[in-house]
Amino acid sequence: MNSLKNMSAQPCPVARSVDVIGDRWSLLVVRDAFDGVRRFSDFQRSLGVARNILSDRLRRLVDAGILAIQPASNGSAYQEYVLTKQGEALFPLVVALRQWGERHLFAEDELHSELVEKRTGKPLHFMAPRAIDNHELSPDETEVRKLS
Amino acid sequence: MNSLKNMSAQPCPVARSVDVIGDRWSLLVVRDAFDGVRRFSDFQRSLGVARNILSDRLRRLVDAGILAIQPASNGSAYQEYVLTKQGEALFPLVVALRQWGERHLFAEDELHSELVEKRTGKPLHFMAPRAIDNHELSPDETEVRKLS
DNA sequence: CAGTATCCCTCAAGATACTG
DNA sequence: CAGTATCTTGAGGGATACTG
Repeated sequence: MNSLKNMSAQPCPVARSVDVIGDRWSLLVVRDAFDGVRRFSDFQRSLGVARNILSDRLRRLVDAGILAIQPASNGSAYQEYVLTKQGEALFPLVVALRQWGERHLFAEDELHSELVEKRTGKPLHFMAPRAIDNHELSPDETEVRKLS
Repeated sequence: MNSLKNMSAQPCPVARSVDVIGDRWSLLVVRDAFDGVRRFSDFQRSLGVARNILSDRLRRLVDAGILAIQPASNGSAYQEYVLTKQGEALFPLVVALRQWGERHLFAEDELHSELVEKRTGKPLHFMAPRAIDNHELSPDETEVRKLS
């Protein structure tokens, strides 16, 4: 049923977490949610994922208590997906993924977030991921990259 | 080639990290590596994964610079897989996975690691994952669970 | 717009047999 | 023991058409 093998019987908390959010899309949905994305088509456009897959992932994340469905804030008839408390608790995980990726998978663009941290004076943990990504650094500090 | 879509062209560091270690087994291999597992058959027994899959994952983790192959330390003719610096940098990620899983996926067994932390006086980040898991608490504090 | 329903295809993953 | 080779299967995922 899940994208991953059912490990809910497994006692290791790491395995259980991987079981819930360790697939190709779930964590990216969560990342987008931290960036303020709330609507189906916005997730879809941001991720480029097939609609049926997105539908499935959103439903699972709701079932897992990570996202919740709300009536739309702007008055439209449609619903929105927002992070629950439990979903927000994934923030350190997303930060850890981001930092590792930045440090080890970007040869030339290392230390971007550290530079952001230094310039803004804010610890990274208090910044939204996209706020970090989109923070512009002057070209002589590092290339400003365009993000998905 | 990877279990995940090739996102190495993607600029988001989270997506790239997910691309490298966001599959069903890689992170669990890394978790075991933090626990001191080094040999093929030990990974295999610990994870219950098929041999060909394990072989593939180990190769990918080596290719990604997360694991390195060493001659066996005990004099046997076989090699061992050990974490590189880059692999060790995944520790915060594993900790984040563990903590989230503990807090949100174990209804009755919450706060185990917090109790360990309190009793040992050591911050969790300085303890090996398995050391946390296996730390025994007296039954009146919490059930000691057996881990995979 | 926000999904659902179908179809199809690839690939991850398991099982098993085999090899140095 | 530490893998590799081969086969099969089932799930993940994409494309597209359809619906309220």
